[in-house]
Amino acid sequence: MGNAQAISHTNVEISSKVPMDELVALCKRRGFIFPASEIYGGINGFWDFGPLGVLLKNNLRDRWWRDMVITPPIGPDGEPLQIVGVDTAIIQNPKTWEASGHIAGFSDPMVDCKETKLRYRADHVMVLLPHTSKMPPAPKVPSVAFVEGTPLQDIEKHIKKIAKKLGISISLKDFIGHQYREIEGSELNIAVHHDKLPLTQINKDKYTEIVAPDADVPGTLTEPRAFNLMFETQVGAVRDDSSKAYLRPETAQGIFLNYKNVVDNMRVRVPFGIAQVGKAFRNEVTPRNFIYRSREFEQMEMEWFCHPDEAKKWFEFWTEMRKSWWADVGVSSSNLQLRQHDKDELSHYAKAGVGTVDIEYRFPFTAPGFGELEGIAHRCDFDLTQHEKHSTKKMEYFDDSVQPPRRFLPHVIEPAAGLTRGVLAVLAEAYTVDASRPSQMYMKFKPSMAPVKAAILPLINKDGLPEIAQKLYYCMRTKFMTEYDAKSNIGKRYARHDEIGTPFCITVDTETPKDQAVTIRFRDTMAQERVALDRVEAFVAKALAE
RNA sequence: GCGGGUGUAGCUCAGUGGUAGAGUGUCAGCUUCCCAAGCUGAAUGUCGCGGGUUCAAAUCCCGUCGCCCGCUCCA
Repeated sequence: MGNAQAISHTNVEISSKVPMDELVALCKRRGFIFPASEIYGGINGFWDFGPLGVLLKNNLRDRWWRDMVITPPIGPDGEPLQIVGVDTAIIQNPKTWEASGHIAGFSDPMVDCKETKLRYRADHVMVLLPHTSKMPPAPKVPSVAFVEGTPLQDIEKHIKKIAKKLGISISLKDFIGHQYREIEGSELNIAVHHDKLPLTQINKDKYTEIVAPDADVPGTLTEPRAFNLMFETQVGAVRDDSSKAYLRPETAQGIFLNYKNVVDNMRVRVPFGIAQVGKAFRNEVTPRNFIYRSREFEQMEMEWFCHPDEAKKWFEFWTEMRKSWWADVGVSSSNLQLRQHDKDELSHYAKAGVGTVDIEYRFPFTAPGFGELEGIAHRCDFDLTQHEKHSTKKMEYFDDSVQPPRRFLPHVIEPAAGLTRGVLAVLAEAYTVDASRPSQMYMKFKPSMAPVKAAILPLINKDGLPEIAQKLYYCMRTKFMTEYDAKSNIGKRYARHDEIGTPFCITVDTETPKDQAVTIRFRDTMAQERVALDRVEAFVAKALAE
């Protein structure tokens, strides 16, 4: 992530930083998000959405579904795009994950260093073997490990440190073959250097001769241990290898599995999209940062199938479209950036394509940096090719709309957004400090995203006010998520609705029986406006449409 | 997996060997009120869990578990 290049980055002053622990506390106190199974002490990496959280999440999800499937965007040629939805099983035939590459690629071997307590991904650790001419008969020269990408100067320093510690005379050139002594640039190149080996290719009984990347003495690395990031389960009552199945680590494969069904039955023509919202599961090594990295999370993914020659055009189209969508749901563009993936960072399916770009948000815990919110990847024809190979079912598309007609395997542009992360971004974005209020803060949701749109509040709980307020409530609740609240004094009720981000508090006061009007109190300004009872619904509807 | 922190009322926390506390919130009633007003009353705890020391443990010791932070990882 570090050396990647931001291709669009509006640098603004970081607005008063959202205190993450207070946001988490608010989410619990006001019923947005609870730790999962909390009465049993919780379970790391899982969260439950409370009454307000599910409203917020559904608002975001429904908006995505509407903008993708119900009214997809107008395409570059002025015609509406064609996107259909699916909702596929979380558990699929396990061959799915062999074909997708997840079984092979989703488990990373890790090694620990007993001296420094650091942990490394084994396939990222490179080992410099001593140059053979220096070896016999003595002294004993260890192998030197480093993390791939470490600058040459740092490796040199490390070797000097080891030499001092072990009391031997060695330098970098003792590890480098004759023909490569003159190195261009600052990094060793594995492709041309035979003395550098990945740790994974070195026999485990040789580990005693290796000095770990940050260690002083050899022999401190443990054996690599596999971390499988896919959750396993069994299908059927009998537990054996043949019943093993997996919880999906991404929703995308459910779409690829149904690509043929959709093409054959739904009268769609390339280019078209298939969209899906659903849960996905990854056994993360370290769930962190509230709901940002959890083990069970929700994705909103759309696979856009197009002709290979048009992949670049559509990649750019969807990148722009998706970035502006986040701004539309209230995520400030000054906290968004696009980040192009480096070549060595690309996923296995995207290596050959036009690339991958992340839409990143400045989360409170990443600030001033950014964290991924959505990824737009050119998956090429990787997935369809793989499923064609593993299932032996033809996935080719026959296009007779051009002359001469052609057969091809469509390429895929995938905008894959995190719904759970989106909720967090919307929450963080909404959290607004305001010392002048009793609540000290308020949630500045865009009205269309707010869990509760309007609160109907009789100023006092008698003198005919509740009757008028309830009548209004019964009308409003059929149109919007509305709350009726007659308890405690008006200030406390305003304060609570500031905390849950209700944009409009509608108060029935002692004047109402006389003038048939109420006051609408605006969350963001605390200003009040007198509105006739029969105009309240239209007033709120208009505000929500913006 | 390693290192650090932490665990007492819904929430924030006090309580270092001697009867389990405060503030706040919640609920009920009064007050009738436009920004957490006031008054009265009520409910809420195996002090994370298990063991040990002691006449006596929230408190000391041992173990264990959960959560948080850092590192590794993060399609």
